[in-house]
Amino acid sequence: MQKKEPDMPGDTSADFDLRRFLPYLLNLAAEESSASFQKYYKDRYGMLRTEWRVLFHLGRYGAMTAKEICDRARLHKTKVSRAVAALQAKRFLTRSTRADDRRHETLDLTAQGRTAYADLLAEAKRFDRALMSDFSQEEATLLRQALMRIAKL
Amino acid sequence: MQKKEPDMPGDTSADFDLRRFLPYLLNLAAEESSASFQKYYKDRYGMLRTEWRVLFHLGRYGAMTAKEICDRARLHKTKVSRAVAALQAKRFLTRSTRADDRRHETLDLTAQGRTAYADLLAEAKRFDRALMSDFSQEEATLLRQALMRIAKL
DNA sequence: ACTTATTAGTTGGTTTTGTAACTAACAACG
DNA sequence: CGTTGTTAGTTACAAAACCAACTAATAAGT
Repeated sequence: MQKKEPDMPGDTSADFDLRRFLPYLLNLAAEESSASFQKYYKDRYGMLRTEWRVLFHLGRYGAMTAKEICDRARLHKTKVSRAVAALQAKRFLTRSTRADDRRHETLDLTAQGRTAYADLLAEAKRFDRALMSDFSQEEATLLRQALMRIAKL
Repeated sequence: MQKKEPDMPGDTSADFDLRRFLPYLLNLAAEESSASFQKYYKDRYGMLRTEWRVLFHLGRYGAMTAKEICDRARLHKTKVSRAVAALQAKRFLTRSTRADDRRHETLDLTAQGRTAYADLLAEAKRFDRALMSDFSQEEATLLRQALMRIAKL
């Protein structure tokens, strides 16, 4: 019935290496690098990945609405909604309904939130430097550009 | 209180661009590329990501035990256990307890499973070619090597 | 004005994952 | 043998993600 070495009739496996398949490889790399960085925000602040992303968006780019975060961070609104609620519970941000359009809520970090951001920012920088130290300047640039192209950024 | 442009005292945001932060960027790229490929195995075969990975491991590297898949694919045993159950329910694989050590179960694709594999393999190849066509040969090689290094493969 | 659409955001129910405890089979050591 | 340890794999329960339906506010069309 089946051969030990799987040589398919028609289309062959022979020239396909799963570990070189980009979606797979990207996921492994993403998981690996996220796993290590996750420790920081998880252990210190009990944050989830989406919460971290929201915190960083507000910290880096200033006060904005949940919708803007959705668009910029490519996150679904339910995810953002829950992350915002969690960050608010941690007293890391405040919400204020906008007077001109009461559907919008402007989100803004509290002093506490900004402290956490600054702390995690320092870690992020350290982390990025460490990761990038494995690569030459040219490699790093090319890698980032390639990833941005794939991510359609 | 807070400035419009968030320039932190001490450590500054100024030189930090979230979209260049590798764990973040890798995740965006991984999500983007997975999302498109996912359609194939999800729509045609109702498979989940882990199921796809298991199928491909068996298809590409031949019959093996769940543990071996765990190690090779870097998946937790519970995930694999469930994926195997799902693939078995779809009649894509069979399990056979090994005579010499009845703890081990050798997993093997059925003809149906091999057909699905061959189909998805062809898609994967097409998909990879399309993705890689955006890059020169050198870029593609460098990208893969960089990702493999990050993924610790 | 009044009906209909859109938009921002939330909530509820289901699916998927993660974690830890569990079973079954074997191995190692007294 | 019989205890203890280890390994392969499953299961149960909690946490998280996903999707669809929902509210509330505004805009647009008649």
